Parts: sequence; structure tokens; C-alpha cells
Amino acid sequence: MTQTLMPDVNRAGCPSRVILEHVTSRWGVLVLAALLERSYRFSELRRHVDGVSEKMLAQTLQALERDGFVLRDAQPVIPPRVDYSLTPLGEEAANLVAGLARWVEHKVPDVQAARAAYDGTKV
Amino acid sequence: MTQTLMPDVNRAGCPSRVILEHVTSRWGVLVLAALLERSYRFSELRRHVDGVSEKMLAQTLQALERDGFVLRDAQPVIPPRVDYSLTPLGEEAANLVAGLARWVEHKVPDVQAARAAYDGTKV
DNA sequence: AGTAGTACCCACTTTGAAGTAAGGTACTGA
DNA sequence: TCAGTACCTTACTTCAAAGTGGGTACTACT
Repeated sequence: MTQTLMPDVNRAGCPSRVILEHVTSRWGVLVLAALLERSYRFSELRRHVDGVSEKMLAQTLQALERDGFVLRDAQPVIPPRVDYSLTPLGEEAANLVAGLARWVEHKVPDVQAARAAYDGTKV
Repeated sequence: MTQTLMPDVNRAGCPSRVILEHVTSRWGVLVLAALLERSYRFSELRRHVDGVSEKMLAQTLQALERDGFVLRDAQPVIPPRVDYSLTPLGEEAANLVAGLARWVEHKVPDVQAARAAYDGTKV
């Protein structure tokens, strides 16, 4: 009847792929990692994650909220105040991507050395 | 003199960002995860990672090779035989992204439930 | 009165990531 | 001899991701 018994990221149509793409998206990673430290307001987050446009931040947050990773708390005050935080599910995801982000930060020199070596031999 | 003392993914120009984008790219994640199990030949990998075009697979592998994550072993035989495997650095990265991929596979139902709830309240 | 901050949404345009198709070489099997 | 496998590369095209600039509604500061 149905083909989705066991989700497999290696299968082309598998729903796990789009979820994975949400959490590994350009801004998704950075937003999740930021929210792991503490909750943020919209423009706080925008300042923290250097380079995001308002549109992309809103879009990213919506995708993460819909997937159940992010909790959006909009207080009906003026000026508008919206707090974003992680759900328990989002916290798990954020731990994984933040781990990756931190690892990458540490390995920047190694990668740059590898690139230099690669570019050197390929001339 | 230089601005890159401590890599920070939250800074817009930081080199860590492009590395992160390589390992979290659409096909980068899947390739790394696949190579964690065992080494693969090009077309094996192409069959394993359902949906990749030859072009994207070649491109992805090149980026990962240049960054020092993937080792390319091209034997000068006919027909050509090229084996791809992980470097120690790549293995660390692969463990992290594969962990993420596996986690996502397990959480598919949770995410789908969250989406249903979200879409339900937003009508 | 004018300007800035807040948290967006919408329309438009641009960029770049990815898909499609074809070519190239040297072989093997039908 | 023609198809098929292997591992790509190049050119062309498409389409979604992302950037740009506008508007909203209200307040607080100067």
C-alpha cells in the first residue's frame, strides 16, 4: 500500500531528505545553533547570524517551526515582540548541527592546508 | 594584520561557512554518510545515492577531496577504476553528518506530526 | 515633524545550484 | 558492429534560493 515503512535518506523521494535539507540549509544550521545557547528575538537573531536577510530569516524560522524544531512565541504587544526558542525535538537537532559547526570551526586550518596541498599538486 | 584568529560561523566572511556548506550540501551529506560504511567506486556511489546526476556527484566529490575529506584513488586501468574513501578528517565529518542523517530518519514521524499540527492550526 | 525600531509580508529581480544532454576514450560482451 | 560500462567534462537550460526594495502599524525618541 505505502512505500514509506523505513525512511532512508538515500531514496530519492523519501521525506527524510527534505527534513534533512531544512536542518542542513544555509541558514537553518546557524539558526539552530544560535537558539541552542538561548532564545532569541527576531532582530536579535538577525544581528547574531551575520548576513541573513529578513526574508530568509523569516522563511527559515517558518520552516523550522513547521517541522516542530522551533517554538514561536508572539506577544501581542506594541512594538511587536516575538521570541524564538527550541522545542525538545529542535534541541536534539540543534545539538547535532551545532556540534558539526563547532567541529568545522576547529578544523578550518586543516581544511585550508588540504586545499593548499590539493591546489599545489593540481598545477 | 589578519582577521581570522578564531573562526566563527556567525561571521559573514568566515571561511568556516563555506566548509560547513560543503559538508552540509544536498549531496555532500549523503556522500559522506555513504563513504562512512565503506569505500565506493564512482558509479556504485551514484547508484547508492539515489537521484544524483553524474555532474553533481563529480562536483561534490571534488569539493570534498579538495577540502581534505575524501581520498580519490584512480587506478590507471581500462576501464577506469576510481575508488573514493574517507580521510581521517573526513571520517570525523562523516560521523557527524551521518549521525544527523540517522537522527532525521528516526524523527520523520515526529516531524510529520508537527507539520500536521502546524498546518491544522494555521487554517 | 521626522526618524528609527519592531516583526514581518509581498512583488520583483538576480544568482547560482542543479538538471539535461551530449561528447570522449578504451575496453568487453552479444 | 552495436550496445554497454566506466568516469568523467563541457555546454546549455531550468528553477528554486536568495537578495532588493517597498509597505504596514504602531511607539518612542529628539
